[in-house]
Amino acid sequence: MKRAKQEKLQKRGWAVGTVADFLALTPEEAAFVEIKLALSGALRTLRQKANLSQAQVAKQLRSSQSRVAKMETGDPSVTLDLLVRSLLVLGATKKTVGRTIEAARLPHAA
Amino acid sequence: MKRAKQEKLQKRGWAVGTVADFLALTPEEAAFVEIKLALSGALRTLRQKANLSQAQVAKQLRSSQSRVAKMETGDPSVTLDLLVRSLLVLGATKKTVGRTIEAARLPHAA
DNA sequence: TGACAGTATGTCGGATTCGACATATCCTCC
DNA sequence: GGAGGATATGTCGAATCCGACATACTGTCA
Repeated sequence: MKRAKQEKLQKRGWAVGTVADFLALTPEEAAFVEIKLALSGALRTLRQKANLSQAQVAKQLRSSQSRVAKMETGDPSVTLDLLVRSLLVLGATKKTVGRTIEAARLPHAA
Repeated sequence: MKRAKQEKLQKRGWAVGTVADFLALTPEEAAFVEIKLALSGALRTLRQKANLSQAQVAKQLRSSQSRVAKMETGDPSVTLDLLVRSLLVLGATKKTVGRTIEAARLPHAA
């Protein structure tokens, strides 16, 4: 979570902890969310490294800007399938996808 | 692919190569299939190590024997989401899931 | 051989996710 | 302070996937 957004949520009265904390997830659910978020982040990083807009990668993926935004923000409506397929199309390898998942950690509270 | 099944397919007139060969997949699609199959295999291995039947793990997963069978055989109707969630519930870690994906290789022809 | 446990395959209704579009929000730059 | 590009959010109909059930296949043991 970006600091700016954190502050905004705090102002609105949200306690800010980990996603797992907030939603009372089981360990497996938490791990799954961590994986999704790690892949979301990887997707954004990959796109930004290539200096592309969401609209541009949407074209490569034969999808839409809004879905790319949802992928990058970890919207619940996006699946692991979509994330992994997208990463592969954008040039990621099985190896980097695997390593991203291995290293997945939930963003921790400040 | 098990040898017995391979022979059966050959008798019926199928050429036996890699899945990617057979289906004329793009490299990304091939990588995606490799990942799925690697996870399928991991799921089966995990179950067998625990000496459980598909029906028993289905219960743990709150799913059905038929879906577990489809997961393990890489049926097109099963998603990466389901595979990963299932592995996590059965005790796999992010680390092992990641490593499984890193190491994913398509089974090669004899 | 036949019974039985385990696994695979086909199908279905309901649930979820897809791409798409509209619209809102955010950021720079003038 | 508003124009314009980029990103985020809400919603929809169509496509896909899920659990479940039925049924077929496979192997093992008596």
